[in-house]
Amino acid sequence: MLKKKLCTWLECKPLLMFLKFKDEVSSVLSNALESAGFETCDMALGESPHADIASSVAFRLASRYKKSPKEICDIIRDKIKIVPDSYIERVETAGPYLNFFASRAFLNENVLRILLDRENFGRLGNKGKIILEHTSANPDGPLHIGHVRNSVIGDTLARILDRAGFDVERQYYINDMGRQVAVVVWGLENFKLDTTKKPDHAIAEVYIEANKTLVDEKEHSPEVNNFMKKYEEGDTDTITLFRNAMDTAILGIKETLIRMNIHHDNFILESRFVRSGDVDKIVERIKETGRAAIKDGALMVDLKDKGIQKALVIQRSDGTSLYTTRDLAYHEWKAGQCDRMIDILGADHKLISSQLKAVLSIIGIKEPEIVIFEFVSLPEGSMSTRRGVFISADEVLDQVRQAAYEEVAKRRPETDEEFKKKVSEFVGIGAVRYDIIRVSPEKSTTFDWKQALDFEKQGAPFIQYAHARACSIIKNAEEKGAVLGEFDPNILVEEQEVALIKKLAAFENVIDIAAHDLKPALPAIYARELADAFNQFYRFVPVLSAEPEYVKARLALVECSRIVLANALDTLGITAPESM
RNA sequence: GGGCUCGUGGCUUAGCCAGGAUAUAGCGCCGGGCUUCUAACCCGGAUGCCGGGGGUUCGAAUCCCCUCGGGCCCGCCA
Repeated sequence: MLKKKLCTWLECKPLLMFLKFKDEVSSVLSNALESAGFETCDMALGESPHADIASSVAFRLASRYKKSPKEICDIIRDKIKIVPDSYIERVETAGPYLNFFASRAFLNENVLRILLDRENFGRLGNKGKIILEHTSANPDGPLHIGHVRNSVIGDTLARILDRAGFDVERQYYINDMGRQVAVVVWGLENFKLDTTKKPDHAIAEVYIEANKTLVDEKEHSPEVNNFMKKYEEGDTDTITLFRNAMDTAILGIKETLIRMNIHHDNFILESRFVRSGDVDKIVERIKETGRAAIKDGALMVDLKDKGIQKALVIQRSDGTSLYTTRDLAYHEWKAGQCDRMIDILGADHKLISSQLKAVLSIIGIKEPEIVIFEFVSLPEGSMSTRRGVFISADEVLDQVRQAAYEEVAKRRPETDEEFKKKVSEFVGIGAVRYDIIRVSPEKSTTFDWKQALDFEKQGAPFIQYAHARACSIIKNAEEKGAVLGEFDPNILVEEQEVALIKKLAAFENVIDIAAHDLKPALPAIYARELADAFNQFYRFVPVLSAEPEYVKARLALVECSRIVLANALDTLGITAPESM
């Protein structure tokens, strides 16, 4: 059996090879510095187009030891000792730079490791429970494209952290005590819900209509306030009305999320923290610190010593709680059941989230890590559910699917309707997710239909296509009777093969950095580069028409590519198709 | 007015936190490649005072200061 053989082969081999390669370079270099009599400082390791790992450490020592960087570099190189079986093949100097290259052993073991670990390749050994909160859109209408940015960033980060080894719980926090839900409830009492529409869209209609009416007819405002008051007091009939409204909206929201391969493990109502008394308790705790003071009737916390000029109001003058107070209680609750908390929030929450963190630190509660993303606006300005000015996620998904359908129909006219529909759905979802995640969260963006529906760019379909190609080769191989079996990885020496293996090997490092820095765009960029490397291999290195021993080895490399492409796509929440 | 953030070829964008080798990639543009494992592909080319100005440094897209432009926020909304 191939698998058994691989197991024996890889016994005692490190699980994380790229990380080991990096460590090896680091220690080899560190030893060389020491024996050369240089003080070991920052190794200055980095990526480079000239090497697999490069070091510019010579610059840092130059002035201190009164030698040119180049001289220092040569001295270091002469002191470098590479042991047999090392993942380092050799080290070269290029002027003041030290360039390290990966060894054949590194390449071979990666190929074998991928074949052995399969979907678990790139899974890291981190431990600990993380509660990641994302989306948390108010239940007053469908998700719009701004919410989707939150959802996609949150879900991708959750997938990255999961692959990095953490136990990740995804939570959706429902703000059920704010005015918007009360407006929806009031609207449902006064207007008819269109039950033929998707429930979240129907709720939005009622919400928009209610808001319009409440502006025009101010006399209804107390009715909304009354709903809020009775809900906060725990009136059972009112609770039923609120639950009904929220369930309807959330039902539709969940449907959209599921369509995008996004799920939550837990939906948490903010009202539970008021009813449980946790909100009152946390207010008392803050009062005990002596930092809270009544000003204009409201209870405020001074945060100047935390670098925040704006004091935070934690209780209204009428004694009721605010969103922030309830959020404090929510975080206290979360902190008690995990090692880390991560919140994905829009840029409008920058100040409030730093205030939240400051208050939590004052009362000795673990602080959340906050990932802020900038706004998605429309060419005509910012979106607003209340005013009905937004582009819904469903609308975008439908349009993109339609555009994808036209592409499939054009490219694969011989396929049946079911195939075209299936492909256009996963291509559409993938395109939307990829387009969002490839851009760093801190960039503000303007939604553009033309750009959203453009399939010519090198995005998700490009990566999915590379995966489908790999599957196709494997399928054709099976039909020809060529199966995966024993092979000699040493013969994979073509330029494109070596480049592809190195790219495959980098996956675990990408996950490691993305998880550490909370950068969801990294796997997206990596997946595109991997697809690129695979396509070049595909173009220049024949697999099935090669000599028999090459067929075996290259087929194994195709399988490796398929596995890692699938893992990368899975990390992005994008379908890895066998055919498209 | 104050705070945060972004500004990189026509457009979108990586690199910035931890300063170093010709500044990343895509779209678009120009040119080439389907009798060959799916051409949603591959190869080549043109296009950049890294918003502007100063400073630190042997070296700045990256660090510091100033300035201009976009976005977001600024005590009882969420």
